[in-house]
Amino acid sequence: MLGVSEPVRLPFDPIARASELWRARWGADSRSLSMATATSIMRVQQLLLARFDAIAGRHGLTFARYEALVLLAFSRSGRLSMSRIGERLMVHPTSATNIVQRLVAQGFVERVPNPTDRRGAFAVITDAGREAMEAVTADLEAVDFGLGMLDDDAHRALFELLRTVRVGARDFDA
Amino acid sequence: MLGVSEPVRLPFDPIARASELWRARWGADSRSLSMATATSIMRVQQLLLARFDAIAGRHGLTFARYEALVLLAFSRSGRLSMSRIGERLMVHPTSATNIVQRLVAQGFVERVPNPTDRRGAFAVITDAGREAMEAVTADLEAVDFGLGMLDDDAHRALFELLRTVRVGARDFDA
DNA sequence: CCTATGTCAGGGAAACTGACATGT
DNA sequence: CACATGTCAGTTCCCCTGACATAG
Repeated sequence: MLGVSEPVRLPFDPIARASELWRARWGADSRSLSMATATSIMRVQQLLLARFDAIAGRHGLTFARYEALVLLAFSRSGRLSMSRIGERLMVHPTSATNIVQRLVAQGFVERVPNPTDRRGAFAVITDAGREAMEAVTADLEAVDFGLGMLDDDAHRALFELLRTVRVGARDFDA
Repeated sequence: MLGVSEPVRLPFDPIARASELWRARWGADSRSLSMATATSIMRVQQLLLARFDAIAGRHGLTFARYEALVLLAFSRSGRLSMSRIGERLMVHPTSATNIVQRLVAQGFVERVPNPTDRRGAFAVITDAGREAMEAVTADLEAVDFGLGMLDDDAHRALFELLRTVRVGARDFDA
């Protein structure tokens, strides 16, 4: 049975082929370049996420939950309000609730009331949560985040190009 | 209420900040570059997908279903076997079944038996499917696939870097 | 018989909408 | 009272696993 875990490798570059068909049909203007770039981003993310999710899964996590743990671990005092978590992960408040609930059920996060604003709650990473986060991190570093084929210059160039996209998409105040 | 449709814009670059914290904690080796690049890819994909899904939604589609329609429209004679669809979309066969079923329910695809191998079935794009696909495509082109901030050289550079990643991840036979 | 193709049933994860409780 | 914070219930979507039917 075929699964994503063992992907089929095509004997040609499907994006290059689609790009040719696209140009043949809609002309060779800059939007055919945009199509190829956008498709490439989607595809690379798909490849990376499959790999990251498999690694996180070895430690009882998904990549989404791992990201939440990293966010908490990197915050001062290891705690954040629910609204901050939703903001930073760029997800709906109910999704933040959902993710934190799962992490609480696993013992990786605890909820504590906010003493100064009793509407809100903090999520706090636990020692077990830090251990799980660091275990996943170590495994991700061991495979160089799936990006070992890029040298340092390529990394910097790619990061800058993606940063241009993020600035253009108003991901943050540049 | 906060939703992905109206994202919060942070007053700083969260990835640059995470990268600094990462370096402070785990050192400034090349893997901290990989972390920043990988995180950027995930983030940009998230930004693009949210936009693409909203556009596809205006025509009764999701981006995943739109991709399937593009695949069919670009194939010779507008039809593909289920297994080919799964391969090209890089999803599990049951996911291909699921996506095609939804498209059939919408009248955008028809299923026809394969006369030479009666185990298999073809998915064929309908006229309505082509219209929906072209409507979404026109809207995507109108916003330049969310990548209008990149000039042609930047597109080519980004495409090549992502192609390097895809080759390295054995996405296809280079 | 063995393999290939594909579906069905079922479940998990993530995301959203709408309604609502609570607190500022 | 208006507004902010967050949860709950319910839905959709996508993807997977395992079991199975059918055909080559």
